Amino acid sequence: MICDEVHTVSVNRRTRHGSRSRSGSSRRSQQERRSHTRQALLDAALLQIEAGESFESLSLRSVARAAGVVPTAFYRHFESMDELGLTLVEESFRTLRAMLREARDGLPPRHVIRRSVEILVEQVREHRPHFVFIVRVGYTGNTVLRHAVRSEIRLITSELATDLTRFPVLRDWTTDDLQMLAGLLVNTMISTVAAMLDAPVAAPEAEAEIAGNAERQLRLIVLGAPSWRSGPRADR
Amino acid sequence: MICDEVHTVSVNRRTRHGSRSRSGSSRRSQQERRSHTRQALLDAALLQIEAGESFESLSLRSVARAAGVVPTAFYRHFESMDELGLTLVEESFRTLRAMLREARDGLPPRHVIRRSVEILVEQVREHRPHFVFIVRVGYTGNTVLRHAVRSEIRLITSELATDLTRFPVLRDWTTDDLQMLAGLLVNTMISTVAAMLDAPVAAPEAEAEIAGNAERQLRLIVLGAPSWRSGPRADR
DNA sequence: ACAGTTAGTGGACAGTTGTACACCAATTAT
DNA sequence: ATAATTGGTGTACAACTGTCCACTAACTGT
Repeated sequence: MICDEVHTVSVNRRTRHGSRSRSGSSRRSQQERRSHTRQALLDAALLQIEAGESFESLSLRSVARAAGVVPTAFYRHFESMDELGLTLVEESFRTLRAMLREARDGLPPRHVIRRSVEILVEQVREHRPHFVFIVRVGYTGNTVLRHAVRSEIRLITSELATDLTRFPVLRDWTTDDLQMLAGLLVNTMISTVAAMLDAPVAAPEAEAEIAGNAERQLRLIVLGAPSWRSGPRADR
Repeated sequence: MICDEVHTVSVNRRTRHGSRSRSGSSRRSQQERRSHTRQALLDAALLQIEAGESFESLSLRSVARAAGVVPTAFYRHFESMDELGLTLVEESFRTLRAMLREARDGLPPRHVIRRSVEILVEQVREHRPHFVFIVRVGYTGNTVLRHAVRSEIRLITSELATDLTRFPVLRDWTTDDLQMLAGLLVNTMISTVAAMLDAPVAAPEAEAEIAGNAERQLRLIVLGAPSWRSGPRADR
């Protein structure tokens, strides 16, 4: 392979070799420039993952290349690929949390489930790369990244658990049972996301079916709530 | 690195350079020899994955090395790593199906849920590498392998769905609803497996907690079944 | 205006990878 | 007994990898 710099996410050339003093993209402060290529690196990695790579098959070189930057420049921003990965975890969960906040605030008294699924579908469509990343990395071989994702998810689950107490039926559940329920709901959501990501992009009917399925699953789960007796004293 | 052939899963040397005609491991038919190294390759790959690699970070060379065989010998058994991967998918699901058969036959009239979870835990402990492989590959970047795993799971889900009709409560559910329920159960099981694999090996209390959690989740799900009305006519 | 810092370049190196090729010993078939 | 097949070996090569090093243009604080 001779041609370098294919699939460039963002070129970052400045005035090179010549005299052209202040034309083109050179009108940036140093900070701007820095954060710009940093983001280009992150985006390049995310893009490659969305395109079917898994995190460990990503190479520092290919990421740098796709970001339009020389390999060694990578180190100006991240100490290693792992560090970039962790940053990506943060970034991805930032958008996920934004989604959850939206879902929580747009509390329609009844159709909670239907609306939640709708929001999920919409967000997955909008931030596909981030979701691909989370799902992929959550089961990856890289222990550091996997645990980072898992613990973020555990956190979200806990938040959901405390949030569930708003519902009258769950008013006097033990925190343990609430955690259990929240875990079940979150797992179902994650499976739904995985299914969506596996379906061909922009296939409305497949997407609708997955969403419908998710909705029914969630409905079935909450349907059991009223008749729930906690485990130990389950015999009566 | 000078030393080759570290972490050898299975050495396969025959009489080399010298005259020692028929001693040691050379008393094998050609077929035996073949299937032997073939399995060594499979085991080597599986071992590396369990040790924290993901499938795409596996190299043909390292697998061959760990199997105690020269790289080019790999091609005598598999055309590519993908083919080896597919074989591994088959192998893994063969043990999984064996487990399901066991679970189905050991039908204790009541404690179905408790017993199912017990079997799952036990099998995961016994065939850890296979489960690691399935979970890992089910979300990997490699499209071929991922889809292979997903479709196997879809198959299992369908089988479970038809099997669920044994239960009186589900007698007259639509097949669609049964699929939905089966999917929910399977997803919960998979999440449980993933959680177990993430917990430190042989940590009895963590394992027990995960198992207990799974049991309660499954119980909650089936608890909703009696009051289920299918979606479209849900208003009454 | 100038010195320092910063974000980038380019070349080099040793290690690893997939694969092509020629070869060979032992098993198997004739 | 001899020929063919098979399952393995070893060498070789080009491509790619992470990282080290010296270098430099331009932005920045003084």
